[in-house]
Amino acid sequence: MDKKTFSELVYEIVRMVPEGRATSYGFIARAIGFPTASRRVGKVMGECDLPDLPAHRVVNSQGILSGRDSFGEPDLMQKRLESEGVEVVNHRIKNWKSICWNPLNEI
DNA sequence: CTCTTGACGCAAT
DNA sequence: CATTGCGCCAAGA
Repeated sequence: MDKKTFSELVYEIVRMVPEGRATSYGFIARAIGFPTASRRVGKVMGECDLPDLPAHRVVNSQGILSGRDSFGEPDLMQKRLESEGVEVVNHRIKNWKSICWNPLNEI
């Protein structure tokens, strides 16, 4: 009965990301028990339409806004991040090393 | 079944 | 940081 779909597990982690922070597909994949499924995470995000899902806090391992193109508006993702206090330059999070949030460290 | 593609990751250069 | 090559897994043609 506790059979959650891959997508649900992904959403669960994404919703845990605090403001002013961001996490990567790889971190999420490991957090839900699929250490090598980073690619699937990305595919799920591309399909997600949930308005309450802070997808803008999900980037790749380098802190690059790889999904900015799927937000409908070109720089909506960057706008949202900057709105939370995250500095973004050229589709990349500045100081990513300090901004990245590791769910495995919090759970 | 094979081939391609995808909001990816990582090591080497 | 940019590029290249390889790995990984699922869905569609």
